[in-house]
Amino acid sequence: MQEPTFLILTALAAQPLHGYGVIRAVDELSAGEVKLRPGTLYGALDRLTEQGLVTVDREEAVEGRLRRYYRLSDAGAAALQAQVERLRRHAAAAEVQLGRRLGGALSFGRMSAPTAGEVTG
Amino acid sequence: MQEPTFLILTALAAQPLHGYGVIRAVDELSAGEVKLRPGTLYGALDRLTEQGLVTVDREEAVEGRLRRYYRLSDAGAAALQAQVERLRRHAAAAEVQLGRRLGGALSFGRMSAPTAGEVTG
DNA sequence: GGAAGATAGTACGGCTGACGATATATACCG
DNA sequence: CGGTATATATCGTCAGCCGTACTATCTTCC
Repeated sequence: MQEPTFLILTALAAQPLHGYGVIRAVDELSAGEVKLRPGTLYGALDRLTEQGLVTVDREEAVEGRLRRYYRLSDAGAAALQAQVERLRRHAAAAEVQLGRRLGGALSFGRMSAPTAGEVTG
Repeated sequence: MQEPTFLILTALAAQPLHGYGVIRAVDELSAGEVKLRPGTLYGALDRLTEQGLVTVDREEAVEGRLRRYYRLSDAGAAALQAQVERLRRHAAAAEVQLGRRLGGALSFGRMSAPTAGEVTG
């Protein structure tokens, strides 16, 4: 699962939203880092609906215009929760590896100033 | 940055590895969840080398066969660290949203002024 | 000695998913 | 009347990943 898809599911987790609402929610959730383009959003919503992770909650006619609300399904919530744990594991693993970087360079001298005096073997 | 790319950088963080070594390291780091295929690996290594996140450490001729070792550059380590933080933020945001699911599902349809992140401030 | 399998790297074709651009429609402001 | 914001939808393109096939060497087993 890629970042935009993950953030769309995240946005829908709290409450059903229509397309443009998802764009704004993702913008806020990512602190402005991720701005969804329509092509990304509706492509993802279609895909996620097909996969059963998202369902159409209701359709409102607002000022003569259709407004379609999407909702996270139970399967979608489970998938999102699983992905959260996956992300956590990967982040933890990467940090451990980065911490070993000093130790690996010690054989022929340090590459940068050691911040803490420990090197675990 | 996608999962395979992230895990390749993670594998190289601790020490330089040759291609096949990366495949095994990623397998271990992901607890067997991610098995890199050659197409994914060498494509990513070429790309990451072009981007300066990875450099060729050395080339050994082992038993008449070339073995090329790749190393994570300082820029690569910085990129990986940034990605770790990004992952953590996203995981935390998703969990908060999932926690709002119960409350949000209880029959309210206010969708006027407040945007998604604003419900509890 | 020969087959099978692990190790190690390269090449190529196909597919999914993300993205940018664009079209459409309405409301509001000047 | 035109510009901007809201809102949905479609199209074409591209990056990245995957499967597979191919080459080559070494080890293990028969």
